[in-house]
Amino acid sequence: MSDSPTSDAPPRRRSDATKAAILEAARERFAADGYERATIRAIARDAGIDPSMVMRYYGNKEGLFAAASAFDLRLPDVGTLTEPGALPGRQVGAVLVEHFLDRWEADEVLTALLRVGVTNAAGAERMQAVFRDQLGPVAAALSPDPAQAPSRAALVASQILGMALARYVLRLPPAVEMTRQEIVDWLAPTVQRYLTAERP
Amino acid sequence: MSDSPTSDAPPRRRSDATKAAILEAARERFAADGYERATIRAIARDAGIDPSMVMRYYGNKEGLFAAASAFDLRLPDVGTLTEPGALPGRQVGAVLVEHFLDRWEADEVLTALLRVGVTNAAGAERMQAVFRDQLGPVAAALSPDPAQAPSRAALVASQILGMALARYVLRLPPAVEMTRQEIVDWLAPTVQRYLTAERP
DNA sequence: CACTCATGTCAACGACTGTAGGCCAACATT
DNA sequence: AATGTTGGCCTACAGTCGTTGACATGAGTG
Repeated sequence: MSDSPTSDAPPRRRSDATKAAILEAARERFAADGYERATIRAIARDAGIDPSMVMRYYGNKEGLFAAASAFDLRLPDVGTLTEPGALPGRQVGAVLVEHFLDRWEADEVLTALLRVGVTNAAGAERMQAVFRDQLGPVAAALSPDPAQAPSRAALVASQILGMALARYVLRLPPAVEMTRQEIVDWLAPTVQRYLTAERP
Repeated sequence: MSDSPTSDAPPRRRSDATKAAILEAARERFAADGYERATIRAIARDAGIDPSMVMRYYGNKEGLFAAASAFDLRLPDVGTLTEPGALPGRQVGAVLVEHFLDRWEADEVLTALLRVGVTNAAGAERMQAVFRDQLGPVAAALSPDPAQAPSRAALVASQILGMALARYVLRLPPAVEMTRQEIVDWLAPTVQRYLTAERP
């Protein structure tokens, strides 16, 4: 080992900047065009390098997508949501809807994931995994009956994904024109009910 | 004019069967693969004819999609939904959710429309038009404030499209495993509220 | 019968795709 | 300075795509 600043952090390579540029361009293209129309050549052009570099660093197109779509929803900790006295005056539904809007508008990864997941098996699996592993625990902690947790998570996912689809992908004009606050006000009770209501 | 049974109905041509076979194969492929991966060659193979026939009858791939994705939601008449005493013991929300599930499972046109709309501009526009022109009037008739009708229609669309996305496209396991009745029971109050509630 | 036109097949073109491999320059290490 | 390694570009291949046009065949009509 020559230089390890802390523990076993990989050394900074000169190619890190290039790799990052490729990933950023890939996310933009996947988000804008979906899997098939986002060509390696176009991504390389955006990143200002040669297409063969993409192959060198990510193996093939699937590997590139896997690297570009790594994603953490960063949902608030379950404990934070359930401990008594948390969220003063706020409901879980509103917190979650706002958080999802934040995550959706922060970068283009979720849009890419959605656009790709619709026509690509790997993308669909990753979308499944994100909602199962990251939203699932929240539903499990809030659901009155633990056995219902997966269904409740799927219901929340359906409403969140549906709004994202309408607003960020299909761009239905009324969905685009609604203010952030209007969306939160309408969707929060829905999400709240899907997670916590005793019966439909 | 040689033969016009009623008014100006086009004469039955021998190629009608071929055209229909092409459209059916196109709908299947577009629904299963999306726009880019649904190739004219594959569609022609499914229909048992030569790819050039597709070009002859529909001009190009866009024309084929336009013909294959013509769609009528067949929503219940607005009058039927609003007249006093209609829907004995039923809520509008439940009727609409059931109707949407029916339409989604009846054929593959809506799935094709959704899969294509996510990556293809023409598909997105058609999806917009379907919900604007066919769901919009229902929202206008039910909304307390006519000015809110487009927003309310978009909210309903977001929940319906989201469930269709989760259940028929992404196939999130919990969404697939839910029974039809469970979905209706959970979504109906949401749709009902989006259409008729005074305030969020 | 001959003629016409709709229906269908076949072969090909040009463009674009993912991917592979060879070559070159800059750098780090000895 | 010599050497091995890393980062990068260029060219090329094999395959697929949408699309085109020439050609064959059949039915229908005079």
